[in-house]
Amino acid sequence: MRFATWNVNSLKVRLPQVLQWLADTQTEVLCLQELKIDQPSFPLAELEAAGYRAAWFGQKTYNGVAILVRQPFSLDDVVCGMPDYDDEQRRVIAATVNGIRVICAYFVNGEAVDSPKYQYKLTWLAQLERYIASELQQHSQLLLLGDYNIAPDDKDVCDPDGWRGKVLCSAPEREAFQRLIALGLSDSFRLFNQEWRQFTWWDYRALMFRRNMGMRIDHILISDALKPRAIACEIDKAPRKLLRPSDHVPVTLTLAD
DNA sequence: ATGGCGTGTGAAACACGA
Repeated sequence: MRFATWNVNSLKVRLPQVLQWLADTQTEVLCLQELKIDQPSFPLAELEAAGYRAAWFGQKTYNGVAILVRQPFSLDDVVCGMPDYDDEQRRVIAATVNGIRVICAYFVNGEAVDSPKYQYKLTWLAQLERYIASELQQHSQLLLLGDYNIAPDDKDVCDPDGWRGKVLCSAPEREAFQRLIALGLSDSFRLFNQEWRQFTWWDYRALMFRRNMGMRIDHILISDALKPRAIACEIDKAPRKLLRPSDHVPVTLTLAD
């Protein structure tokens, strides 16, 4: 069973690519971020026609997240946002799929370490840590998938010295990532691949994709109880080569049945 | 040093991303 995450940077623009990718890969669970559409505009009919069910938490212009599941799988106990954290920005959605708690998150970008948005990012990360700790108490089998906007290690950055201390790489962000790990989670990609420069995002500008100047900021964390079932975790760079691509590509985790 | 591209809003120029 495969679980994937993809920041699509506008579901309206990227829907044909999402449908094609699902048809090609037959992925069972796909978490999407940056829908950039309000709740009523979600393309449910098109996704249902492709054989998928969906739960989504939309927001006009910014943010917005969704979980798609291939039938006959279904979404149970859907929760939008983080309980006990009142946030206007719609960045989190959770559901139980085939006994696994799936949490889809679009982490705050933060803009720059001296920006008020960075302070919001640190607050949001603390709230997420509290939320995930609570979810783990109820669901030992858990996945946290999404656009983390954190490059956890120098290995995950095209120019580690140039980025040192900057947003996405700063010590407080990396410490927040490690606090999630300390809850009893593993970076599933690093269970299988120790290489440098394995990126999931490349800036649209300056031919960054062609030069492989990117960052690994999209992740799938897997709980200790689920880890023995992990078979593979792979980055699919193919959609970045299409016309009008998202700047992020999908990451897929395969679990044994 | 700055912005370089792409998307949304709304109908030009700006906000935002990372």
